[in-house]
Amino acid sequence: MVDNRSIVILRRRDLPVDAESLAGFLIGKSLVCETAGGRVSGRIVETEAYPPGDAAGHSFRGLTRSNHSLFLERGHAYVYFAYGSSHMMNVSAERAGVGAGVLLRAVEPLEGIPLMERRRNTEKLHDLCRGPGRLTQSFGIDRSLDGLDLCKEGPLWLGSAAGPTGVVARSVRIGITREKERLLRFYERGNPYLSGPLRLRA
DNA sequence: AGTGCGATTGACT
DNA sequence: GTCAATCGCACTA
Repeated sequence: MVDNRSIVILRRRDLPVDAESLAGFLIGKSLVCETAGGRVSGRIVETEAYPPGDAAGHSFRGLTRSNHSLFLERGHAYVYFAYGSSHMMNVSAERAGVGAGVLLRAVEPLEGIPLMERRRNTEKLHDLCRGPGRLTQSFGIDRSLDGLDLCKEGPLWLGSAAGPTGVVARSVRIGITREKERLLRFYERGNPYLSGPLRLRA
C-alpha cells in the first residue's frame, strides 16, 4: 500500500550524475504535478536513458533552441512535442553543459486519478499513464514546464519512493532507429502499467 | 523557403 | 497485427 505522506522531494545530490544510472534510480520514485487543476502523482515504472554521444538522443547534434534543457544540471525537465500530438518528458541527467536525459515512459497512477481520467477522456486505469505521451497528458505536462527544476518546490517535482520497488530489469529502447541494440530501457519487472510490447514487460 | 522525419497514439483489420 | 494523422524543428539551398 502507498502512503502519500511519506513522499518528499528528491534532493539533487541524491541523483546519480549519469543518464544510465539515473534511469535505473528513478524506477519506483514518484512524479508529482500540482497545478490549478489539482494534484496528480504516480510511481515511475519505466524509463529510458539517452546518454551523451548517443545518436538516438536529442542532444546528439549539440545545443539548440529547443533542446537546451537537456544541458541543464541533472534534475531539470526537458519537455518536447512530437508527432504533432504528444508531449514527452525527460529528466536532464548529467552535469551542467553536458546533454543527456532520461525519458519517462510509464507511470503507475496514484493520486488525482479522476483528473487524469478527464484529461485522457478514458476511465481505463491501464491507459492513463502507459506511454510517454499518455503520462504527460494525464499529468498536464507541456512545453510551459520545460526547463523546470524538478528538485524544487513547484508545479512539477520528483519525489521519493512511496513504497517498495520491485526488480528492475532492462531491455532495448522503444521506437528508435539508431543505437537500437543498447539496453537502455529500465522497468519494474511485471508491473501492469508498463508500455511497449508484452515481451518487453516480463 | 521548402523538405523530411520522428524517443507516438488511436483507430481499424 | 497494420497504418495514417499531425507539426515543430533541423537541415539544405
